[in-house]
Amino acid sequence: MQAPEPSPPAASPALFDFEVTPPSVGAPDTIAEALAEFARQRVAVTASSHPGRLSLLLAAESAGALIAVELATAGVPWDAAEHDRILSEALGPRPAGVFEKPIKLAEAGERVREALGDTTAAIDSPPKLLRALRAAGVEVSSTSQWELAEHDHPVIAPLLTYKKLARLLSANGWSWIDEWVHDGRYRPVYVPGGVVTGRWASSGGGALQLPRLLRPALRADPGWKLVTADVSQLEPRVLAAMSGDRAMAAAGRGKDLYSGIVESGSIASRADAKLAMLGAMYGATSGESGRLVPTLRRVFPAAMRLVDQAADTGERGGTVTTWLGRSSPTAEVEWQAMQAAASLPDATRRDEEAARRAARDRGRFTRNFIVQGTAAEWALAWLAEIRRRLAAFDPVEPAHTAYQSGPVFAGLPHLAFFLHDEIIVHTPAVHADAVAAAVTESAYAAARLLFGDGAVDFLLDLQISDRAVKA
DNA sequence: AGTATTTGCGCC
DNA sequence: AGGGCGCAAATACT
Repeated sequence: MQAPEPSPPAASPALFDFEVTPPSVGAPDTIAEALAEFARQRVAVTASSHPGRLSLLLAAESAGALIAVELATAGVPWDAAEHDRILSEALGPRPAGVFEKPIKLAEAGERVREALGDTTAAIDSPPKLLRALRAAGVEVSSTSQWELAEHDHPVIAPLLTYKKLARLLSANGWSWIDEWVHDGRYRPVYVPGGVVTGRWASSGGGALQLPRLLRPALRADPGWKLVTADVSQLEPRVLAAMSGDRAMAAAGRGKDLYSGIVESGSIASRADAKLAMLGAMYGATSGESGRLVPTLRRVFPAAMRLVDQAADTGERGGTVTTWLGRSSPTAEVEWQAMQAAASLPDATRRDEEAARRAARDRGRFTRNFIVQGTAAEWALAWLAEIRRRLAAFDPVEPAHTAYQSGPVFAGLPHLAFFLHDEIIVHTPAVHADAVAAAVTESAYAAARLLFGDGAVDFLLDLQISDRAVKA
């Protein structure tokens, strides 16, 4: 792989232009199909305005696909007994019958009905619950927790408790353990590149939505350790690197980027800095977040220009590309028709407003696309480099490690978990320090591979432990 | 009866 | 009126 060539910003509309045949659907099933796909990719790379970067994207995606298979092979070391303890503490012991509610959930339900003064109120059905709430004088328009939290009524506290417990039970309760955890391993189904931006998706097991509450169930085998690392403020750092924003790079140099923004004197608190940064990348226009964005526009003009241009391109129906050349989808014909209709002389105010709203929605999408997508590319490069470095470790005798699942990674450190900007390596304890160093060095390597100059620091929050911690 | 959509909430 | 998802349950539709 070669280093990326210097180039205009990634949001430039002419970038990565090339003509190719329509993409095939799904993975190739035969050698002939695989070869045809490979040939198609070669054509795309050759015709691309940035062949080096697009080659890098293909290599990164290939590594990601391989790692997803290896993650499925290894599984996540999972302590089902600890999971059961967490559930029992929150919900009460596992009920004997499938349709029986755990005691603490049932009790919360009773408190809700008491507060409503309605002994038969249905809580699990949003429309029925909404009617019961309004009958009791709680003027809400939905039953969502954030709207409920704004009201002051005896039913609110027990209802929020009920919702939290019901969610835990249905999403990650005992039936989840039965379905997804076997022989000490949790095996979710990853879909590399399954998200339009290039992020991984999942289709079973919910690996990308594991509640923090259950993190302690992720536990190393006896004689093994977990090396947990997440990138501090990955997306803002990616934005700083893409845009070449020196002030933003300086704010994150060797330290927490949000604290760095505070130290630069433009924003009062870390919480505000985070809110402003997220608002800038998501396209917030109102609320506390929206109010802070103009300050960022003044302090980090290059970074903000990049996301603002991406939004503008999207609003006008164009496509944007990530750093390595993944393009956003073209505007749907319905969207284009709506915009065209709104500019006709007989367009109504409603037409114009609907079109304007759709345009702004699309602008927020393309604004976020370049950052989220490039962050996914950085994470792939990080993963691939970690995998490459782990392959150099010597196996530890299985007799000394009590490794619990299968021969493939017996005695060897291996990736066990991946979540957008976070990885967990499961390793024989004797290798833990060296693995931690490899993970750290891999982050530097990923930054150099994508952005070359090392102008922006990518810092890790890294821990060696027996079990993952809640947050 | 089976499928599609909506609601709500978990994660980044 | 801040981006991207998956999943369970209830409801709506065919």
